[in-house]
Amino acid sequence: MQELLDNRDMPDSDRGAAAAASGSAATASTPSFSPLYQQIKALLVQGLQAGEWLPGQSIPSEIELAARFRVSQGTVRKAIDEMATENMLVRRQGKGTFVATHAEQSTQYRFLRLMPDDGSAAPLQRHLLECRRMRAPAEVARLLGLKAGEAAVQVRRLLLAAEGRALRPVVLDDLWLPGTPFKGLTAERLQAWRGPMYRLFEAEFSVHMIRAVEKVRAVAAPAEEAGLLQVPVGSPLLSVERLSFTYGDRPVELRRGLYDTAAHHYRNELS
Amino acid sequence: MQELLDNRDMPDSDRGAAAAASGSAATASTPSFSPLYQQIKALLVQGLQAGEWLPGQSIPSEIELAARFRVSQGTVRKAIDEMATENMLVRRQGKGTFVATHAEQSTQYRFLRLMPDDGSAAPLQRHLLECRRMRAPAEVARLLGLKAGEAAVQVRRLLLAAEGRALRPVVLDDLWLPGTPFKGLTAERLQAWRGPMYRLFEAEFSVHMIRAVEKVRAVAAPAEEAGLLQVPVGSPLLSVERLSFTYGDRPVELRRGLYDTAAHHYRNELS
DNA sequence: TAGTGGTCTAGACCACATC
DNA sequence: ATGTGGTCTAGACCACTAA
Repeated sequence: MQELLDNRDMPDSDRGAAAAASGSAATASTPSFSPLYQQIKALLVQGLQAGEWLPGQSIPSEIELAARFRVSQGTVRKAIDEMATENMLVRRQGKGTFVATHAEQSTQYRFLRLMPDDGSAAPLQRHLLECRRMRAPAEVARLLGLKAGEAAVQVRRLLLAAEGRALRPVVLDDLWLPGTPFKGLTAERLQAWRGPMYRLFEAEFSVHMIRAVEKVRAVAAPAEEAGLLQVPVGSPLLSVERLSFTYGDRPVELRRGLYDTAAHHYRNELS
Repeated sequence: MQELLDNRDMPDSDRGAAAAASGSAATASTPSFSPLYQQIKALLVQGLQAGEWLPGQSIPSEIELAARFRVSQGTVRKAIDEMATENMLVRRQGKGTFVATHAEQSTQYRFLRLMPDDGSAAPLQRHLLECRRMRAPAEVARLLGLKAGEAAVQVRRLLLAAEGRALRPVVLDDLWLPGTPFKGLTAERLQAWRGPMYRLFEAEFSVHMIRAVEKVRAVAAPAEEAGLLQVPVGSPLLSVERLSFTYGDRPVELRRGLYDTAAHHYRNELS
């Protein structure tokens, strides 16, 4: 365990030996104030990052964590609360607090905002087109924080919706993943996997996506992509460029999707 | 002030006379448990809805609210916390808690997700094309919860970005507003207004948007719209259909935007 | 019955803004 | 100096789950 900074004048203190490190008597120049619960949160994030608790598993109870960190339960609570609202942890009353995973039905489509125009919830079929290791193109390397020419894995796949008894392609996804963490990712592995792709990344490669940023535009379908999506060349398609991040805000996936929005739409909640 | 439900066995109770209304001894069949802080929150929302505190103004201090509702400060705190994360209130340490408004620079573009591809933050110019009262079309009436044929206000406008020393149209917005709350909305009023449109709605019509849902698609530019946006007919455009809500989750605006995403993109954060 | 998270309280003290 | 929100504590009790 690590020392916690104590920002107080320590009337009762025996909380570690970090007394003079920060707070009103701090020697540092500028911010130098971090609430205890933020420090606890940082430690918990470190634990997640280090794999101390794996997705789906429960973390120690609030009381146990409070004892471990020598703080009150309420302080641990506030740290966990924030992590829960950020979807890193999931609280379950009576059972415990669990590391979030992409396995659950509820979070199945947390990152896929495409919805059928009618409310139908039919899941999309996957069809893998390609999976190969390559040197990351300059732009990809830049966005993923790789050195020029470093290894990357490229994946291309289709998502298809049931239409009557036929299947219509709706999404064409191109993914780039950093080669190092995704060493053993092969077409076979992807092909065999049943379940969300991000769940595979968690289970097999210890990469947990917790956040992403998307840039959405309207584009005209290029010839090759139009063919794959079975739409006329030049049709309007939604281009969705996604950069996904793991715990340390490290980018670990670049994805470019082309969505056919004839019978689907990209749904977004503003607040 | 209103009575609060007490879900406890009331060891100390003199908190109103609502003792038997709910809780473990409830006669109601199903949910029948609502934490105190949720009740407080509901009361505060009612206050906002009733205009007891106007956007930009401060609400009473936590201590004062705690006294008024006869609960502890911590309980009020939790209610306010939730409303703050939902962007209904804004907390300012040392100053107070304020009703959120669309006036502030920070929330200027809370609902407009369109960003220039380069980071430039040049604000968009507005150009009003139309503002007229009419009978709401069936589809509009349905979405806004109006009776068939009820009055509505339609607004059409362009947003233009500076490009060199020229202006390029980037957004074509079509809005429908319910006629009743927006009684006095005219082209002149809109024309004269400096500032965000939602700020006008707050200030002049007491309509505060707090939430919205958007459906985004790629479409081919129709002739008329292509002309207004100065793009070739059939160009891919982003179609953004937005339904905005006020306090009681009442829909009060339907907006259909066409975005030219040649030099801009729709930005979205996933978590 | 025991253990977990969820609610609520009361009180102390800190950080920030204002007078 | 005062008042506001922000942090932290300690303890009681409630709601839910599982053995």
